[in-house]
Amino acid sequence: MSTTATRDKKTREDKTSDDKFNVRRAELGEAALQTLAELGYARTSLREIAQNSEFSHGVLHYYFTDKLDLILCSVRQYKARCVKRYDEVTATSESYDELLQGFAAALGETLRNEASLHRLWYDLRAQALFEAAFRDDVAEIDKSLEKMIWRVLSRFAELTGRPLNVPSAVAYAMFDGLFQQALLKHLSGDKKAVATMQAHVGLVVAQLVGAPLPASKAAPVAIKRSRRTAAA
Amino acid sequence: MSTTATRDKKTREDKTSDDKFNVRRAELGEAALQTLAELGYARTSLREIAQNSEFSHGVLHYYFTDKLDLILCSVRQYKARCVKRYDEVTATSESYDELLQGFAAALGETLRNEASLHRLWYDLRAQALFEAAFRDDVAEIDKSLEKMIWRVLSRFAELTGRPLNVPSAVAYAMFDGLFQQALLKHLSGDKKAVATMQAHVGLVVAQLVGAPLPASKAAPVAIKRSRRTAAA
DNA sequence: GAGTCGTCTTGACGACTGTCAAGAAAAGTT
DNA sequence: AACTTTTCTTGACAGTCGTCAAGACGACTC
Repeated sequence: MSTTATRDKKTREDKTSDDKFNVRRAELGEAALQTLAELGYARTSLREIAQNSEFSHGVLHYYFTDKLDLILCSVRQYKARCVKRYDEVTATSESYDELLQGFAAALGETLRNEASLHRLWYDLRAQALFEAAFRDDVAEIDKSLEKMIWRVLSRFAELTGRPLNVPSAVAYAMFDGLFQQALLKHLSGDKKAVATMQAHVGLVVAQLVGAPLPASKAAPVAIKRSRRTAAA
Repeated sequence: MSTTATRDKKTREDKTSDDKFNVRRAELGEAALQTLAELGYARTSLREIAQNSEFSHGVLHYYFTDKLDLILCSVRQYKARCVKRYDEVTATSESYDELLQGFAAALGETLRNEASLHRLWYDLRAQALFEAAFRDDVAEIDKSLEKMIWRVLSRFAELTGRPLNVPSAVAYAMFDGLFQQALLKHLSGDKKAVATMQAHVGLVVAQLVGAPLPASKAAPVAIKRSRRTAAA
């Protein structure tokens, strides 16, 4: 039982053939991702997914064995897309304040521009609490997010010269909790949700690696919206 | 449109009548709660709920206008039950270590004994990201959980004499993130999930109110299972 | 004992679900 | 050109869903 549907026979050149096949798989996975982000897991049907693509509903069973197969495929595409953005901020920042600026701004843009994509993440993680089939993929995504947070915090620690005094899992849980809280508020129409989250992130970072300088301990840094990604 | 189904007419004595009616509503709400905790929101149907009660599926439309009405009713019953337990620990503890013991033990028992009830909470909160109808109730539960955490932390601060240096929302997000993380691990079969969470909770408490004494700063306290509630 | 009211069951409805099979259409091969 | 393979559409299937209406049942009142 391969993960591809009825594709055990040929595999002709293993290149163009598999490529074409997998390209379309990814295309349909993308349509599934969009539908899931829009409606949530509970309300997403195969016909709805097909309508968000340029094909009819029957083709889904040509490229996927199952509804589960399709959804897992789209979840893996989510993973590939959701982790990236933060490392360049980590690499280019040369001071505590600059890194905090960049980190908080990136989180803010994510919240603003990709809210419906990330509510899907929390939905799927909740599904994993019930359906064992989701757990491996969810755990994998969780792990890579945890590592990303850890890289950012390590850079903070490097810049302050002070050690990190909590394990990686704890640090991730903190920011995850903050983001989740802000996402709900943001989707509920709270216009201060982003700013509040950014202030909270600043507090937690200070809590974890110590404040940058004794002088500005309790003074939160105001976060400006990134010039590049400021949205309409 | 009252929240009760076809019950605008009589209200005879407003006591025995409404009581009988609401008692049965609560009874069916309880069946819904059990079903939701077992299957999750996406897989819960009215017929399944009725099968977890002693009635047939048709009666649900006598006591509830809607599926939504029923589910919101059961969510409110969840709220009433989920918040209580921690305040007595807060009241009776007379030292930092004792409070940490009690708090962590209570969290551990909750994770062990009510895992499937609390995964429902995270499922519903995820639903609120999509469905506006859930948001008010979810926000209310969130708020009362936040207050509970705050009461516990205030007691910690009182016992150490040091101030709390994060707002209530941040503190709640931290513990919420830790519990959610532990719940997923626990349900995935990780037997160390409870102990790990308890250690993490100790770290975060120390982080938020300072360690109890300079001597035992980095030494985590081992959490014993509570004598009363240790389960079979 | 006839009638009324609150409660509950039964069975149905239209709509929707995941799945699959038959075959049309397109692409590729010889 | 004819033939094969891959790709996609159409339409159906068995099942489930939320909802509702008709009526059964018991309790209570006059």
